[in-house]
Amino acid sequence: MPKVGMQPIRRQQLIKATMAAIDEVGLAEATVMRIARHAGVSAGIISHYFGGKDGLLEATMRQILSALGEAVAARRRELTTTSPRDHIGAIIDGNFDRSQVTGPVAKTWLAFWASSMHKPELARLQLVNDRRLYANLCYQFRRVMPRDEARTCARALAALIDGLWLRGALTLEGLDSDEARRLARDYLDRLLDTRDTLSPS
Amino acid sequence: MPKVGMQPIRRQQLIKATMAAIDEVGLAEATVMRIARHAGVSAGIISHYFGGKDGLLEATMRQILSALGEAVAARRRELTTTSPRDHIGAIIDGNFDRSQVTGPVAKTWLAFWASSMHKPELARLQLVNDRRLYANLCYQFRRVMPRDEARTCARALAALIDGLWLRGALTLEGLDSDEARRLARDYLDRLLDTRDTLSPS
DNA sequence: CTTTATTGATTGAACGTTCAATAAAAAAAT
DNA sequence: ATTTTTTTATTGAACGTTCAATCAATAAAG
Repeated sequence: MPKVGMQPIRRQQLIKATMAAIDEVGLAEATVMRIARHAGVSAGIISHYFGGKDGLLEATMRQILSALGEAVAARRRELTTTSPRDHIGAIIDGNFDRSQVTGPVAKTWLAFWASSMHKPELARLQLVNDRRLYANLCYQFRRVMPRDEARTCARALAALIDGLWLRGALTLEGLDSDEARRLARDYLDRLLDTRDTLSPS
Repeated sequence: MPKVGMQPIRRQQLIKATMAAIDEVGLAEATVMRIARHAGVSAGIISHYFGGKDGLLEATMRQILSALGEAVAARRRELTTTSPRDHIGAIIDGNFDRSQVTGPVAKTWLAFWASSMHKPELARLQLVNDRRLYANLCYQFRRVMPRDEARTCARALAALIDGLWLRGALTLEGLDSDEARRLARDYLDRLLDTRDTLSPS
């Protein structure tokens, strides 16, 4: 089997196997042997291509987050308007993109999120992603309301999106992405109604 | 030291130490030795009082969830009205009760939530708690809107509450429970405005 | 013949649990 | 009031298991 140019193939194979293993038994019991078995290779190969288990986990999280960012960016590129409502809607849709909310990805995402509380490297990746979402939302809200109110709306909508993800990852049936999108967009509509309830105290 | 009646004291001591350890290094590295050291006792005592590490973790989660339920129940008992808005408001306030959102408790809660994806016993506890919150919200919404719409509102508000918890557990400063309450109550106000956007498709 | 890819047995560290030993308190006996 | 016995609480070393990482050996491709 040994051919040249295996590196990108094996890396992708192992990242996919990592998500499958975490989906199956959770991060705590996703051992290198189990991951390697999922990929049909030996355990030693993980250290060879990722320097160790931590390297593989970090690469997996990085892939999930970058795919998430790309899903959002793609939807926004397709927009023809500059309306804040449409842009925020695209951000919502991107966050509930089909490829992001399937069982393995969602469960791995939640596992990493919990793990990032105590692993600095994962926390860094998570923070970058979080800041991007918040900044995007904030910028769009800012166009139709005062600064402080925009910030509050951005935090609220981001929390709802995360909450829907969280619940989707836990329920056995997985996330109903259509309903999640509907709920988030309805919340957006209500936030854009000028009612000024959320003006800062 | 050996006195009679140590059981309830040690159990409480060890549960508190468990949260402290998880807050400090995360669930993955909260070993029995570290937990025991936090409580100032030896490692063997954990198996003696809880049958093993799993028993201690389960007891810890059970305590967090029952305290959460009691915080909600207490707020509702204090109500003088039967207005749905007030009752749901009390549910929100109870969920962001001071004693629930302090660092150690919130981090432990999130760690268990993630862990419950693959530990049936923890999943059972989490499901009971989740069902209670959902049923309570649903019942109150039901009094002012049609059934399907009430269910949708209950899911949405529950997701926002969870999302605020999730973000609170991650941010270094911990959860700003006042702002969380404000956001959730504002969302409630908007949901109770009859706009019918959320009628089922 | 050299390079690249891969294996799998081995190693050492870390973990949860067990259990014989110990010590203090409570109860019983003197 | 003492002393002895029983009960309860606790320790910490030992044990077996599991894991990630290593590395010499192997095999195919260039």
